[in-house]
Amino acid sequence: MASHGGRGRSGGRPTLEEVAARAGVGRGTVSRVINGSPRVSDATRAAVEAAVAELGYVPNTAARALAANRTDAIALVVPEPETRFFAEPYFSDMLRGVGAEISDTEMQLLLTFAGSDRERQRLAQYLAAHRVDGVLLVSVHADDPLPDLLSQLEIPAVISGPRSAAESLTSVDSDNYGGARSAVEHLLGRGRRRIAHITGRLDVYGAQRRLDGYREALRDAGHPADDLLVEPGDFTEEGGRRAMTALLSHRPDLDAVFAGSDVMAAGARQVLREAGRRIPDDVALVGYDDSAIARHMDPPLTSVRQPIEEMGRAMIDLLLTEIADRRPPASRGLDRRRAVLPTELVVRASS
Amino acid sequence: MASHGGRGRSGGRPTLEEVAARAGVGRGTVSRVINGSPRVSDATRAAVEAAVAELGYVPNTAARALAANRTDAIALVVPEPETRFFAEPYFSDMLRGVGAEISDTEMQLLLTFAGSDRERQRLAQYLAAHRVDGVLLVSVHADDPLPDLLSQLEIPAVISGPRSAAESLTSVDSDNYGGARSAVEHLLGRGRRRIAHITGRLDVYGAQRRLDGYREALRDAGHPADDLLVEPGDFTEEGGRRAMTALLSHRPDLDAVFAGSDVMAAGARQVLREAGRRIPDDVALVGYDDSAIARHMDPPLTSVRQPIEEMGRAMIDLLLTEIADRRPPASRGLDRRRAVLPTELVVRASS
DNA sequence: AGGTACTGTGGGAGCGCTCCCACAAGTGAT
DNA sequence: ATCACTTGTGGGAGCGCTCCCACAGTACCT
Repeated sequence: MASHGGRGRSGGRPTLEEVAARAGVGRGTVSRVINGSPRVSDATRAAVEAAVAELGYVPNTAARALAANRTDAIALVVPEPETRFFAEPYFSDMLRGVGAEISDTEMQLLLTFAGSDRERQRLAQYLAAHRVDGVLLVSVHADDPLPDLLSQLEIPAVISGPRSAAESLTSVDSDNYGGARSAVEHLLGRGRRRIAHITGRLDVYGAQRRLDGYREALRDAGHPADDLLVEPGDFTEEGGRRAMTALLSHRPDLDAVFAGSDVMAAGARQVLREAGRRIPDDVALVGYDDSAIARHMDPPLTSVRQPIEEMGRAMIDLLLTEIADRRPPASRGLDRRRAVLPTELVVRASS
Repeated sequence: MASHGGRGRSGGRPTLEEVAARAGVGRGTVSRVINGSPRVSDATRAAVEAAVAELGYVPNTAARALAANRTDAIALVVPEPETRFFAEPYFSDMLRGVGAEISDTEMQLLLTFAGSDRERQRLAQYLAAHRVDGVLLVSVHADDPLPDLLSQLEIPAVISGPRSAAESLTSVDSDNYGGARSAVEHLLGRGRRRIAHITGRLDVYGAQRRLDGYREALRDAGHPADDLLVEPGDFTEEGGRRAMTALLSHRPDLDAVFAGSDVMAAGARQVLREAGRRIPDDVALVGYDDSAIARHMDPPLTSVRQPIEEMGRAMIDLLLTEIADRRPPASRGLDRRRAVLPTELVVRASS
């Protein structure tokens, strides 16, 4: 059949209207079929689906976005420089979980870095243009203005890590406090008494909570607080080395180290080994994250496993819900959801 | 409730029309100012810009995409599983270059994985929907159908790595052949005579070209071909270990190894050390990529530096050009561009 | 019989922009 | 004076979709 309807643009992509003509129905009906509305008879649905297949029809996203005022896209915002994104398994695990969960949907995922001021500028512009239906915010720092911006623009968002009082965003977190406690209790159970802690960056909520768990586990076991046993790190291997060096000079008699991340534990391990301490004989070592590093370390590292992929999945679920029942602003902020997922201590040879 | 559609003029985002009214001009004029057309008088431009600022106007991307039939977005397609993306510095460097170059434009970058069949399925759907103006394809395998799909859909695309005869896509590459030659010539110049090569996956064009460079450098220096000195790797550390083990058993008298990537060189180093070979005294080692691994290895690794960031930049430049002068299909395939960027040998203690 | 409810369907009215044509006003050559 | 350009501008006509109202048809009440 040469030209059906005499349209000159035979090479272009088929439109809804062309599908409708082909199936012998109206535009609205095709739209209903495409969007899975139940209010279509089986016969009609079949006819439309046949026409769609024959024509190779693919909906025009831009037209849909314009008419329906939604984009079917969500952004995964990483408020870190790209370097850290690649260096830390946390992000890749998270991305994997998010990717897996979102691939069941029609939603598109955008990966966005907001490490530099310039990138943040761009992001703000981007959000203001409402180019996404929702935002996933991972690894937020204490003073970050992003959560506020998001609720101001009334963009549905889910944040990873504990939600602070100021933020009215839905959040997903793992039990940092409990994870740290279980690590320390494990070390105590192994007979360790002078347990040091290398913290993460304390402007990251999770790192603070791990410190709390560490402190309270010791306190509950009747150990006095000893700040010489706590040394701040910054989640990097180099930071782990520095902190371990400091700890050894302050408390040469320590018999265990609980590091706030596997990467820092790796740094600590180097320093311990150079100082001639055997692991776990002289010093027991426990990390956090249960990343690939932990499994491949020599000796294999005991570590607190965070269900990061599951967190990613949970974030998507919550976000999609929030986007779906987008309510009028009046009812906002009343029933924010929050999910806290349990951690698990994976015991290996280092402790 | 209200009969006239609850969506009033009041609270929503300002539109072009509102800006026009405010500035006392027509819709078309505002559009011209927004899009930087020169055909606007200075006075009018200033008035419009003031109105834009006062109203906080941000163009609606969906409307623009629909009307102009472009999306202002390009996809960076990584035809690998996410795992490899994170494991290999190549990708992060590339992403950095691409990100840097694109941030000067209004374009948006989408990161897309196409490692699994499912992901490829999604990507094909995605491309068919023309949701991007162009595609950057990095690390393409020999049998990959993606390039064909792209030219079939007439989507502007730039590929990293040499373009094969079948592909009619613009490409950006580094001089793999020359890089390999310079590595081998360097080793020859240091007096090495039995130089082994651990290849990358040979279905990756670049790996094949490096092998060619290795072979021809030896041949030109009057060395007979010796296939026992060539062992296939797969770009992984484990693959490097395996290949090195095989090489040592085939040619225990080798005095140099040129590895097709730093990661494989790291694997080779382990095996050499375990076999009691000193580097560089007994065996000289040269890698490829000049990644962080090379600098931090013990001893620091001589490596061929690829200008990966520059390649990323060049890819964006070429792609934007191609998108800009999108020609009628008739003239396609005639003047495909191609850029080949030079490599540089970074000599360190391992050779 | 008329009433009330639902189900399925068609198509008008936009969504906010770009494209392009019309046209006024100015400039210069004939 | 006319003609032919140029420059700057306004606004109509869509882009391809979703939303929603109208309405025919059927089913089940009173």
